[in-house]
Amino acid sequence: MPLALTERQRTVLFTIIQDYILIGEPIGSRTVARKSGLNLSPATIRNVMADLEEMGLVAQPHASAGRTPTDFGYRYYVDSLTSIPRLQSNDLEALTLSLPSKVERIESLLEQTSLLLSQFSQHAGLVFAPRLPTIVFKQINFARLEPKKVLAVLVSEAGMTHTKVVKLDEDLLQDKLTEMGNFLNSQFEGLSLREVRAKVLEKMAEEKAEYDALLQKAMALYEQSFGREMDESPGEVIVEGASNILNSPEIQRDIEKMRAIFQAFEDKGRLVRLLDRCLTSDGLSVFIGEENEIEGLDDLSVVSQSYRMGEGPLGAVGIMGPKRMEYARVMALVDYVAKRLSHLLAGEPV
Amino acid sequence: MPLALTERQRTVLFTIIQDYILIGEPIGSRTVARKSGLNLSPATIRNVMADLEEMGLVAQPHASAGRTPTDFGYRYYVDSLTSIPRLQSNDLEALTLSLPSKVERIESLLEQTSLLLSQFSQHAGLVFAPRLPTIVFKQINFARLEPKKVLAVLVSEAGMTHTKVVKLDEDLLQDKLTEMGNFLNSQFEGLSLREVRAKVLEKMAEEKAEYDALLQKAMALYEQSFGREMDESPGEVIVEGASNILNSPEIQRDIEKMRAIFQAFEDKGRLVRLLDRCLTSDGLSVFIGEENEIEGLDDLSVVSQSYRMGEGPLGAVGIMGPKRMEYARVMALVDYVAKRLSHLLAGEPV
DNA sequence: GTTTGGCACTCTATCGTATAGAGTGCTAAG
DNA sequence: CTTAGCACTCTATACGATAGAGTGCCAAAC
Repeated sequence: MPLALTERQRTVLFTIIQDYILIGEPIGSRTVARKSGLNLSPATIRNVMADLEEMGLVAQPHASAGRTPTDFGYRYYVDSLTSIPRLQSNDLEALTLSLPSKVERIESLLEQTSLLLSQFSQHAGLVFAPRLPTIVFKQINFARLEPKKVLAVLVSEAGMTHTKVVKLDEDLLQDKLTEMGNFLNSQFEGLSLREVRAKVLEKMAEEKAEYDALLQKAMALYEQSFGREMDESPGEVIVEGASNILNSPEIQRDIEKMRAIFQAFEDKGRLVRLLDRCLTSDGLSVFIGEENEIEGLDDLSVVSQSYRMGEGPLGAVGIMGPKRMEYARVMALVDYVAKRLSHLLAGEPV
Repeated sequence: MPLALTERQRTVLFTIIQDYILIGEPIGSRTVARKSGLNLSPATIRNVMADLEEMGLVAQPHASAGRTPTDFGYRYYVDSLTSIPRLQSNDLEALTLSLPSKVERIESLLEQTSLLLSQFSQHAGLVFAPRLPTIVFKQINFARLEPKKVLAVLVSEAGMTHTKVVKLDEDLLQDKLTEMGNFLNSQFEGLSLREVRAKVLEKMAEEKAEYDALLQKAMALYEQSFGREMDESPGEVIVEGASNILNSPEIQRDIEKMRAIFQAFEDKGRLVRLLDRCLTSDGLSVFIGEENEIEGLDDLSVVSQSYRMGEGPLGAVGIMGPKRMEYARVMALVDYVAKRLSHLLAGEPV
């Protein structure tokens, strides 16, 4: 059931949240009375605050302190932002100036994006690079390095390259390798690697006799270079500005938490699990505190949006910071950057 | 002049350093008297300690505390380790088990190495990847992606690949590109990229008439793909286990320092300057505190050793941690891992 | 001359106490 | 329903006292 608050309760809650985000210290009834715009005395506000506390939207760190928002309170607040906020015009202007307007190397584009997110938000910037299975096949080339040793180079539609050195049982000359590459290119162009692999496995399973031996070998070579890897590849995460986390006073207080957070940042596995959560919930997603369900990151919030090229989402960009963050601004920023990145990847001018 | 200490002074200094490394708190005369093995009373030790302090080898945090080593004290200690220490046999055993015995992808080998260094030392592991100019040319290939768009793939002797998408003024067909690649391969194999580039610039400057137009173009294409980049490429640093820094109590105390350190870790530029210092001083190098001359890292020590393939050093591996680290053990570890990495890269069995 | 016991001194860390301040909940009156 | 008033609670801060660690120095002992 969607929690129903009276107008007054909403106003008080939002005043607490906004002020807490600004100040970083528990907000008392006096302050709310002054800033809420409701013309009410602190005593009345106190009654409302007691109600909000009972509903689990705010809490007091100790008996005689003001209120701080709970995860649930933030959640209500974020859900109330009906549409994705727009960027402030000064932010927009500064962003436009810093964003690259064309793609040089896609790897460095993603890095720059992460850095940009971190600089504009003063939190940690996240970019999840495209995962292998979602990449769209453009071209593959094989080059003979040494007898029985081949370099495979895969280029994706987005312009990322993946290389792998493969050892073979037999020695194949460059001519043969080129032929194999051409064949694979003709078969696979425009398919996602997931589709490519399905096709490869299917064809390899078919009667061997039906196929030219060389083409069978081409399939096998592909499988050896990138097919198998697809299952294992963990996906890459680019984190920039992690040290911004240290700016947050509520985290500074607890060294154990700090260590847990930095350890989580170093653990690619955990970050990739986070990506999964970002991708499954399509659109702009916000995970507040424990909602992200990643061990060690339960004091942080994550705002993320997927970027795409053509149909499916490729990866995601995001910001990770203390729960006490300016959600509206951060959400606007992440959304804008994701859209911009999608456009850049599609080669559209911006 | 090499500072001359009496036998007794050395013993007292080393006792202080070793105990401080162990305990992490200032060491008093009583403790030294007990642990030094010198059969002297605390009062005598105090006189020695006063001398050591005057020489700048130890200091007291405040008037009535024990002594802690200064940077200079650590320096004397490290310089006194006449030869590079050997690994303890239990460390050696555990290391041998964790080290990969063959090279799959060189990029992941370097990552694993950094992780290993961090895990065994409980500090941050550093690996500086080979810098472009030192890499040895093995093979280059060009693949036509689209009209006027070419993918260049460079493979180094060590098995690293570098790719770059290049836009051309004219459209070159694959046959031409292959020919150009073959030509470059015949010219450059076995040279370092620095040498390659010198040769390219030289040939390009020569009378154009002398050369086949296609070969001129090949040179130009190389220059466009990797030549120019060589000047700009900052060099890559792989840091693992940075969060271990948080274990150190002397750093936990000062949040400002912590932030400075993590910011330094995120700044590739600063880390690369560190690499330069590691490479210029050949052999195993130790930078204690401010010696590393990197802003923000003046409370940390760095131990590093270069790894090589063939003649020149390619890059370096290292460990970064609080000045209060077990230098002997860390030095042994870094040295061993660097040698092992060199062997692996050379393809020698281990 | 070197070593040592003794002693006064200094500085830190810790504890308990007192106090000011912020904020609450409750009650009774408006 | 709102509000003023008040008693209460909890924190943060300052202060003083105290215990403990360690020093430096001096004079006696070796």
